[in-house]
Amino acid sequence: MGRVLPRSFYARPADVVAPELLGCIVESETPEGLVAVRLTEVEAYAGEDDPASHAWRGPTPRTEVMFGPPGRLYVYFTYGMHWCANLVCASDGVAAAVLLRGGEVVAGEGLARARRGARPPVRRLASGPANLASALGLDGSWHGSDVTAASGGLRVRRGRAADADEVIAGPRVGVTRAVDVAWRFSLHGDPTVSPPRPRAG
DNA sequence: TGCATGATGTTCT
DNA sequence: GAACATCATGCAC
Repeated sequence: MGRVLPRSFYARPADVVAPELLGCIVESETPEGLVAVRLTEVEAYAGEDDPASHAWRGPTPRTEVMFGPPGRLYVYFTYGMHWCANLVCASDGVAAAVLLRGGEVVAGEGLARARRGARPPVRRLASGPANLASALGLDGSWHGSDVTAASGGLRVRRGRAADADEVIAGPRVGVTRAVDVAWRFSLHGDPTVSPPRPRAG
């Protein structure tokens, strides 16, 4: 396994950090066991300059973690039933985060499957931001967690670096503002990338 | 294969 | 009161 990504990795703009996270491993360890996901799809969100970001209108109780130091987890609850997880980026005082949109379960498949209500095929276990959070067992109690501590319950490890021509950039999914910004990054043709998925070929 | 829709609660206007 | 960084299902083709 690769080494745990240091805080300095996250202390850069979200659109720089995001593509470098592709191929990295997110690991959650709880009393239930360990689940690891290799990231195949992420999205960058900036702060007050990005109208699609939750942090656009300045800090609120919900978003203040995004304005804090990098390397922590921003978890939010949406559509009345789903949790989504972000990694906080940029320097302390500057809002930025990378939304974890999808990945491939590489360890703890049984536990990940047990956490998902439905019975999806393996490729869909962590495909989509709410599904990924669910597979890792992430919810509001993880909000603000430090992901740079090797002893913490949540870690991100450097994986095999993605080749530049494997990475696809496109518009972000599910947003109605700043749709022209190509800050969604995914691994070309990977079956775990959530729709709309670029077709291979 | 693809679109329309219901579930369900927090946040902000 | 409306919007929301979603998902699974059901039905049409």
